[in-house]
Amino acid sequence: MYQRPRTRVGTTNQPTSQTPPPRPASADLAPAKPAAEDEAVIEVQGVYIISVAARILDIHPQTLRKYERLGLINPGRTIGMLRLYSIEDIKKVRLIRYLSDELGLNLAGVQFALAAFDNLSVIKQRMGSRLEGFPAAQQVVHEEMDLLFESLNLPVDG
Amino acid sequence: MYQRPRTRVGTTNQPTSQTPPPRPASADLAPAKPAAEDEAVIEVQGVYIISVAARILDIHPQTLRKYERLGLINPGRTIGMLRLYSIEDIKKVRLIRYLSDELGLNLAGVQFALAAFDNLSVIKQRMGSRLEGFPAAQQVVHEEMDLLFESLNLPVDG
DNA sequence: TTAAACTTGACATGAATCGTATCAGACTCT
DNA sequence: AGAGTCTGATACGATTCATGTCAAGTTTAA
Repeated sequence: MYQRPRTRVGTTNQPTSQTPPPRPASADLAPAKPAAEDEAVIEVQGVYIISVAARILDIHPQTLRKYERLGLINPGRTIGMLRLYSIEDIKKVRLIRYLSDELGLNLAGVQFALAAFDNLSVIKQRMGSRLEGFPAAQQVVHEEMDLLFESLNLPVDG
Repeated sequence: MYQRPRTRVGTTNQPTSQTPPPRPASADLAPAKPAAEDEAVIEVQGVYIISVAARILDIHPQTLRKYERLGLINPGRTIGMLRLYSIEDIKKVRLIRYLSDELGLNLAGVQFALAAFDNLSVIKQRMGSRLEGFPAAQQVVHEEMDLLFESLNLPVDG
């Protein structure tokens, strides 16, 4: 059905949805978890089972399972072990797809990049803490680290 | 002759530190530069034509040409356009092979990683400069950035 | 309970990637 | 002169990846 093209090293292309069947906009995005209605209705909104998440992301459910097997994502589970994809999970998959589709990384590269982002965030935070007494230094670090993140050309809201 | 195995995503293995010669510590990812004469005992010895470089690295000459075509390396040239691989070039290829062989990145991933390392080095240096008046802050940044590099699990003297 | 729809892991498939290999014809260097 | 290198094109075998398919188990609605 939808075989994604593998982009070459130098190529750039717009994300044209070459998928023939146009998805109905948002009517079918029913949350999978009926959840306890009596619970405080605290933002449990974004939790989807795999079929719904796959439709939202326009990728095959098997692809999501493969990502999980590789440790790229870690969706929650129902009591019955059904995968539950949160908004954060969806976002992460979108980042994975960006790295894969637009930059052409393979999954090992995606793994490497995700780990690097994580480490970068941690180190940035730790530098901030350790420079508690030096606002000027904090500012410098903040600026430069933001520059670094920008240089990675990540899509909005990785 | 030598078909390298492509490693899977999850594999881990120790980097083989086979760097023979002691080198000036500035082993960043800078492009190969003809050695300045003022340095002590200039090792101009480290300039090889492609066949020699390929033998040193134990890879096919075509692979080196392909890396160059992709912008991963940028060896010098003789007046007659023959490729000349410096020690720095050799090291860079070793890093590329590490990322490719051990971590399983494809060449797009290698490209991404090399660019990230470059940016990281630049930002680290700039933070150091901008914190000139704050030795304590410099120390913090130095430590944390080194930690970050370590977290990338690069082979010694990438 | 029953049946439809779903999820699961395992395996198969087709296109793309990568390192390597080979070729021809022109050029470089010792 | 002759060995080696250059460009470029093409091809190969192994591998990767997204997708597709299957049987068996689970969830859900009537």
